[in-house]
Amino acid sequence: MTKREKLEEILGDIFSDKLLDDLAANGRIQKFEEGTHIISRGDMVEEVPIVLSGTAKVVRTDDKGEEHILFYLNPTEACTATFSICSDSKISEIDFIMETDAELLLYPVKLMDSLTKEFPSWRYYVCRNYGSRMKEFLQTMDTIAFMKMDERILKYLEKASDALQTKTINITHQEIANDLSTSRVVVSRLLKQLEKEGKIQLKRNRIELL
DNA sequence: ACATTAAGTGATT
DNA sequence: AATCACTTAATGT
Repeated sequence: MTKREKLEEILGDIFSDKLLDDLAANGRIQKFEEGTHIISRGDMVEEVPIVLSGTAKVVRTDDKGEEHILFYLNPTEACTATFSICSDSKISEIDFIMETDAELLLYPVKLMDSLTKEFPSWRYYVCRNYGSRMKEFLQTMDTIAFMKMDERILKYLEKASDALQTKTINITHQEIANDLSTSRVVVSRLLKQLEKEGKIQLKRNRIELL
């Protein structure tokens, strides 16, 4: 199978013929093994990867070397973060790692500008990628903004302790759940956690702050 | 001893 | 985080 045919098969639905010609002429297809670092943070990025088969992951590595997965990329998808590179820095902010053995289409960053100018289907593709990535980010934003129940519970307890001038609060998990408009199960779990962290002590119908 | 209610857990979405 | 389904523990009668 030629390079052009392969691209046609995978990307034919979303890219125009002329765009496929360009990608086949200027890009290269390469197989990678699971675990390969295609791009690491701080690397100069010369080529933007588009996933043709298998799965890649985009991760951010924190100061302790812990990987935080930003998102996975399936066939036909490309990393939005690398699109922004064509306009500015060229220095990668993220790590791009193969999750499975897979093939990538690597396209020179230098030529990306002309793709944007010449091919409507490429513009559409980029927008769509941005859109779907944005959706994911909004979701994670939501969970970060609204779901810090553990902190809310702790504050709730401190407030109650303050009001009653005692470290022993007589209350059921259910009542806390009602006040914070969540479920009892969640409260129980988080309280258990706080207990393990040594911040409180749990009894029946009673919680003691330490 | 038995029923009732509070709390804990695992699995799933 | 929420929900479900189920278990376990504490309490009252």
